[in-house]
Amino acid sequence: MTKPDDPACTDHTPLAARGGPVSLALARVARLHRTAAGRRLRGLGLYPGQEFVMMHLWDKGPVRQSELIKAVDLDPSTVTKMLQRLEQSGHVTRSPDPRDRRAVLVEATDASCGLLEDVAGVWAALEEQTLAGLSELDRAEFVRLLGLVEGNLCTEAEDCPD
Amino acid sequence: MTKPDDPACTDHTPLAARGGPVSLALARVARLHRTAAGRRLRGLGLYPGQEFVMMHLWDKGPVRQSELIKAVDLDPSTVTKMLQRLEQSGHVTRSPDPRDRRAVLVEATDASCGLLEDVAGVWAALEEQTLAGLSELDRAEFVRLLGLVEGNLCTEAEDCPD
DNA sequence: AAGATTACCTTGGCCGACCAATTAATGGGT
DNA sequence: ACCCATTAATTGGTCGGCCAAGGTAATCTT
Repeated sequence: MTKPDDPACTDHTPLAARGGPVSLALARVARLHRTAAGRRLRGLGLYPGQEFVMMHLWDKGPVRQSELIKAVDLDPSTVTKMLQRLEQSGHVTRSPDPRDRRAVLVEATDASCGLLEDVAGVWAALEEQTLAGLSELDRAEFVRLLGLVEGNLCTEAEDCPD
Repeated sequence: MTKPDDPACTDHTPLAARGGPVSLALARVARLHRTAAGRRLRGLGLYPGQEFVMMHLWDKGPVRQSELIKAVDLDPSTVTKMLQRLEQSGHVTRSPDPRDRRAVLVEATDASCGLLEDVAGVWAALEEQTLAGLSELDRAEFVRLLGLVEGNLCTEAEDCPD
């Protein structure tokens, strides 16, 4: 099917993805990164994705759910369900907002605050693993390029609130 | 809580993530990228993730499920369920392997082959959106850095088959 | 040849993430 | 006052992804 001497044979990129090698690499790295985060987070009783919610709550204190949704930029229904589970597992409390009976105030529990350092540790360790062997300059380049790409992926979606 | 003049105040990075700014940016970009891919793929009747399976099948023809699992590097159960849905939607056929009664042979249907070009188009468009405004040099740097990071995230998981 | 081990796949359960549709409360316009 | 658009959350459904177990079938061992 494939000739051993053809130079293209050493490239395992699928034909349909030849036009987007970077996207392919990005997708692979993304999944690896999330999986690695998940493995580390599991020891703390958190599921991947919950970290971002908790981080925001630790920083900002009690906050409207709508504010949280904007901050993490997720679908409202996603956040609702996540918060239900985080409440169940004791990481979060939810209470109705007296000033707006539609809204819900979310707050990290005192117990969960003990996790802040652990999560910070996990996050730092993940960073170290991710960037191992990269020079300071490479790291700076990487964040710069990620920033550009992020901008590109936000626009055109016709709603990227700043 | 935060002083308006503190230079750190313009940085919205959560405290717990200060030790991993790159990981944070990578996570954001990853989700945006996947969402963008999903939006484009939906027009073709594919869900994000299925593309990779189909790409491999289009390239390699009938293939053992175990081979497919290794190729896309996903959990076997994930692939099983994905294939059940892909079969249901007519993109794939599955048949028992006569040479090994445990195994299953998977093949892209003729109908699905019409999607190859569309997926390639989607993938190229996604690439263009992702990398818009980046110079040839920046793009090369980005793939290089992604490669390094991928290597870092593979190792330590103690199984990264080449 | 019988038993232990390994390989291949499936099932069930859980979670993150999306969309579509709904309920409930607020606020603006006339 | 009233109606109506907007905003806040929720529910139900579907998928991709993981883990833990389980059930066959092939293979290795003794």
